[in-house]
Amino acid sequence: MSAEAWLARLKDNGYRQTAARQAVVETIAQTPRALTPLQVYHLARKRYPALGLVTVYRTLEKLEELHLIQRVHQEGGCQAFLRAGQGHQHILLCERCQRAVLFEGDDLQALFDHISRQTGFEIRDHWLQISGLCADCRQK
Amino acid sequence: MSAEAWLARLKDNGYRQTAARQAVVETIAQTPRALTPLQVYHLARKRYPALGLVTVYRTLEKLEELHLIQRVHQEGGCQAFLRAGQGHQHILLCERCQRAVLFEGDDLQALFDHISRQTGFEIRDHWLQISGLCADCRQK
DNA sequence: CGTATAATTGAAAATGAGTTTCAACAATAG
DNA sequence: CTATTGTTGAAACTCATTTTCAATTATACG
Repeated sequence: MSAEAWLARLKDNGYRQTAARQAVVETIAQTPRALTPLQVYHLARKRYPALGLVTVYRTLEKLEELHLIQRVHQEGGCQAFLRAGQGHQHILLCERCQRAVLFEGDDLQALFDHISRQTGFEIRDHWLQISGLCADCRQK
Repeated sequence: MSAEAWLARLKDNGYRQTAARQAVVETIAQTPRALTPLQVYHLARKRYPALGLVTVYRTLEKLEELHLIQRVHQEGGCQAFLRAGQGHQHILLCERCQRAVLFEGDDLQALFDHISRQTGFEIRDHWLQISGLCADCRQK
């Protein structure tokens, strides 16, 4: 999904289109890595130097609310964000360069059925994140 | 594993056995829910009222280092801890009562092989967490 | 176009979880 | 019993995130 589409989604939900917001949205939409709010701030300021960090936080909040971005969980913390995929996708993250790849993973249903039978749980949600080295980083 | 065994593990690693530490360890070892540092603090103070919050953080750090506890990632944040299981286990969490169940889940190898072939990634680690309603909470 | 309005902005102040510092204390080995 | 060294809690500190606020600006409507 493009930055324009994201801005349109924001507009559809009653949010206004501003230069500050546009800089943040374009930054995240065009970066294939998980970014912390501070990283978004620094990158987006190249597009719109007057941008304030507070606006980054507020825009991230709205984008997460509209499911356009998702939170990435890592050892050090869970404050990195990544553009979200369509439907239910899982995250594959490169430990070195932070590049993220989304993939479908519906092969889990059998496992869930098994767990559900064994534990009596009604499974409602799941979160799978895989990390390793991407093809590029493996060669170095 | 019991609280005594945890204390023994701490001792084996050169850490001393103190009343403060004992209160923290017993609290976590006996609670089947994921607890935040502050929750551990309040619960453990019932056993040892002079306990300071700082000691909770320091003890959690050591327990995590010895792999006796693990971090639980949740919507709101990732600062809850839970006793760790043997080997590689996954977490099943009840959304309502926060009860956690650990289960083996080695059925993922086929999925990983598939992903690895498709993306060129060398998979090194993964993290699966499932949430839903436990048998008790389903009936209410 | 103006103009009214309500959302948005960035700076500064406030918050709050987590960490560091430090002097007093206490577990352990000998 | 004593020396050593790890541990303690309080207070000070750090730093990411949130709140407050007055000024600005996007948008709808005349």
